Amino acid sequence: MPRPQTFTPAEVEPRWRQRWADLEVGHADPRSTKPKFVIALPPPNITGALHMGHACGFSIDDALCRNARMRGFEVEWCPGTDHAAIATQNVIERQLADEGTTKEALGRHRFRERVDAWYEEYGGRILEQMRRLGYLCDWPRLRFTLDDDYVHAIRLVFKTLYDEGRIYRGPRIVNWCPRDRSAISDEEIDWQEHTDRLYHLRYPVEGGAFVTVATVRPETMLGDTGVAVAPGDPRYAALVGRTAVLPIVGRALPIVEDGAVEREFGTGALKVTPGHDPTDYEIASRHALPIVNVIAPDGTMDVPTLPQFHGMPAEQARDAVANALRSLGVLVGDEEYVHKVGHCDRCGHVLEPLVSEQWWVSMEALARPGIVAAETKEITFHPARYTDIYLQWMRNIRDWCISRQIWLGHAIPVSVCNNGHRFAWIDPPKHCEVCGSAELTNDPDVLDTWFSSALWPFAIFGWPQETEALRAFYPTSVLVTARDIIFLWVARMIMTGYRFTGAKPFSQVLITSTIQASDGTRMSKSKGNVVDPLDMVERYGADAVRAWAVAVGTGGQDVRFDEDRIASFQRFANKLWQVTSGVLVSRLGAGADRIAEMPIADRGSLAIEDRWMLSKLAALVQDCDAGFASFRFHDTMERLYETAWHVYCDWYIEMVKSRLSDEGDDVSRNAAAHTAVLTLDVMLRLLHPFMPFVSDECAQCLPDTAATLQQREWPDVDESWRSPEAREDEARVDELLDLVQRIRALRQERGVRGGGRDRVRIAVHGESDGLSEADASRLLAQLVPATIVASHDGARVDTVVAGGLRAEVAMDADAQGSAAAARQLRELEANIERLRAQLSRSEFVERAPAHVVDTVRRQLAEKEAQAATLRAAVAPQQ
RNA sequence: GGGCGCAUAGCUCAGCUGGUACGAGCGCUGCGUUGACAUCGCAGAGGUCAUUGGUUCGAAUCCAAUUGCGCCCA
Repeated sequence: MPRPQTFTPAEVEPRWRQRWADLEVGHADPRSTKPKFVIALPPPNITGALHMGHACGFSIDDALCRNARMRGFEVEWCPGTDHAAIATQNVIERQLADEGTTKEALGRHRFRERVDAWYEEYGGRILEQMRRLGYLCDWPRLRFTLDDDYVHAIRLVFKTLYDEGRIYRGPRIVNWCPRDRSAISDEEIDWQEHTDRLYHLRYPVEGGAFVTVATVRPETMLGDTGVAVAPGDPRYAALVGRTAVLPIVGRALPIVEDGAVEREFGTGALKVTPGHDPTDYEIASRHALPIVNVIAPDGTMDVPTLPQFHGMPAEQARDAVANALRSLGVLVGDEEYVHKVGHCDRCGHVLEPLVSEQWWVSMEALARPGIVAAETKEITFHPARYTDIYLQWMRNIRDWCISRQIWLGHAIPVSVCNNGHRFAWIDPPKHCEVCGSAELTNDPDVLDTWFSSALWPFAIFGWPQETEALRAFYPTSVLVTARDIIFLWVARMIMTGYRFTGAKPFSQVLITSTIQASDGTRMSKSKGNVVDPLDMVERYGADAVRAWAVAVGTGGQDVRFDEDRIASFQRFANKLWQVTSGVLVSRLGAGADRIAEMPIADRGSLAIEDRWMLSKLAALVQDCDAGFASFRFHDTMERLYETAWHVYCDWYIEMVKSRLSDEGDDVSRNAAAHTAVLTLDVMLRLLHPFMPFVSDECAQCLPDTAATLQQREWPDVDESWRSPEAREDEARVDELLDLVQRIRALRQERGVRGGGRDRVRIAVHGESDGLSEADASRLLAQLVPATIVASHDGARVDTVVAGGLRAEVAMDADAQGSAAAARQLRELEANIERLRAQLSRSEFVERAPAHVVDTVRRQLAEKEAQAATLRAAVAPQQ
């Protein structure tokens, strides 16, 4: 059967997805006695699509899980989806608008049916996409935030906090989205820069004089209830305590001093509009100023006494009021002003701060254990600096507005009876729990989606039931997520985790990089610069996308999307496939069977290049372990790439090719085959968490494999690979390879074309122990198309040196000259010069640590010896 | 206004606890097609590590300031 020319992900991937599913690799048994490794998947929006951020986080999740499985953990990676209330409601409302109707016309019941139909149709698409990328979640345990038992958990949490008095209801200024007709929390504001005009308004003061205030929102002046100035501001000292008169309306405005006013800003005097500005609201509460609402929840002006403005959209009213003020002579100036305006995170509409009745969670006490946990490193963040960012927010925590005036979501489990008794419940009540009245009204609001997400790590395992899964899998091990939800989600999981389970929800929080568009801007649908991970999978294969995501996703730094980088990992996958199927299967003949029959070579029968390879392999295993321990996968991926491609393929396989098919020397052949196969086997296991498809596919070509690498053990380093002797061997071969590169460069420089061995003749001389001349000659012959000779009889030669090796090279070449030796000599002399200069400075020799000075001395001696060799070689020919 | 992060090869990024002035991928230049691989091989060019000062025997790496970008909080 002809071997495919290249690695073809489209053919390979479905097979492996199927096998992993058949073997139930992702399924975890809570009764297992193995140590547990658990990740709660950050639940994506059920109707959403996979984006690069998901690909990044989930690829890291899966790598951690696959690694843990190989290390012998029982691994639970519990998947699920979120109902994403506002986002989903927006979509359905848009559909209804297209159909010429509204949710109000439809009614709550039929609206919910529409939503369910929508979930039915699009729900789970993202899960399908996740399967495409090869993520091995425990799919049978899939959870959804609207599941019945999940709802039960939410109500229990709510009722508990309500009965403790930690959840309360009250009028407060909130961020109101006029489009969604709902409050949103502080964390859901998207600040965007706007260029507006800052108007100066001159209010008359009773008893003469004026005070000029600055505002970008003249329409809100209709709701002014005071004027504030900075304490001690000499410009206004005379006015404090007096009363200004609000133009158009005629309301009396007390002039007060308040520390929140910035002297330098605008005119230094602030009009206080507590109904429509959070800062003003606080000023008003400090000075007992009344609150006047002039904007309705739909964003229109609500001023019945002023029919000329009443009902007008606030934005339009801005100009109308400004014009009216101008004609009254109140508007005395304006200037351009750049500032940040809050937009709704979900729908993008400009937010309108206004005062309304909302439900709040009092956070301070809940936050305390979460603060201690971070301070004592009970919970750690990676990168570590996020600890401070988290702590700063937690220490200044503000009460959380959890009510939303939308239709979709978890209803606030509170009822009021006709006698005014209000109570929270878990199962919908028929009677008032205080007076027994049957006339009950349910609270019309729903909960912030994050309120339900906050319970995710324990609610997914059946909390409050003492389930087997909860006992086995909670607390979870690691949370991998994006930076932008540290406050929205991570902090709240920590708080509810401690409050309701008494335990932290996870031990480590890994914050992934943010993937930007290639020009450094945010990826967004509106800009049309969103990259679909599945497009990338189709173009380059899932392994390439995953390897890229992991390599780029853990530095903590934002990264610009770079498609070429993904492409490089596709080529890497192909390279792995080529070396596996090509060399080991075709060159070793019958392949697996034959390798399996080979006796394991003992160390004594290994050639120096075999020991060199194993020494490099040992270092690789250690580096991979370090990568998993520190969650720094950039280096890990790079080391795997470098070792597999440039060490194993480019050097090792080239060195042992002829030994692999040497029928005349079983010992040598077996040693090479054994080392080649062992090394590849170890590397594939190390690669598997990152590139599962190609590694599993390649591993099938090797002996001693399992149905999937997921059932193999994580590689251990054999001590003999990395002994001091092995390191010495490694260094000697490295020197030889250095020599090889110099000879190749020389050959290139002399314009030797073609592969004819007779045109280049090399005599190699070892001048140090460790690498015999025989080994050096043998390896050189493998790596350079040349004839190895014992010596040159008087022929013109070039000399190159590396470490303790010297090669004399004679060539039948077009070009003449001996630039190479001279150039190497120049390089050496420059080095020697620098090293001598360093050693000649007494401060260095006296103050630098001895080992550093020794190193420099040793280097100098070595360079000088090499230079002497080269000088001797060059001199007679000049 | 407060806080954080980033400025290293043409491009995208590494460089952890300071030690021969640094690497990778892509791109670029030259050579290479008779059995692993042209999604390839070999060789090579290319950086005064944003600027200025400081600490140090020694700084891309530590400190301070400056400039330019990005993000978070208010």
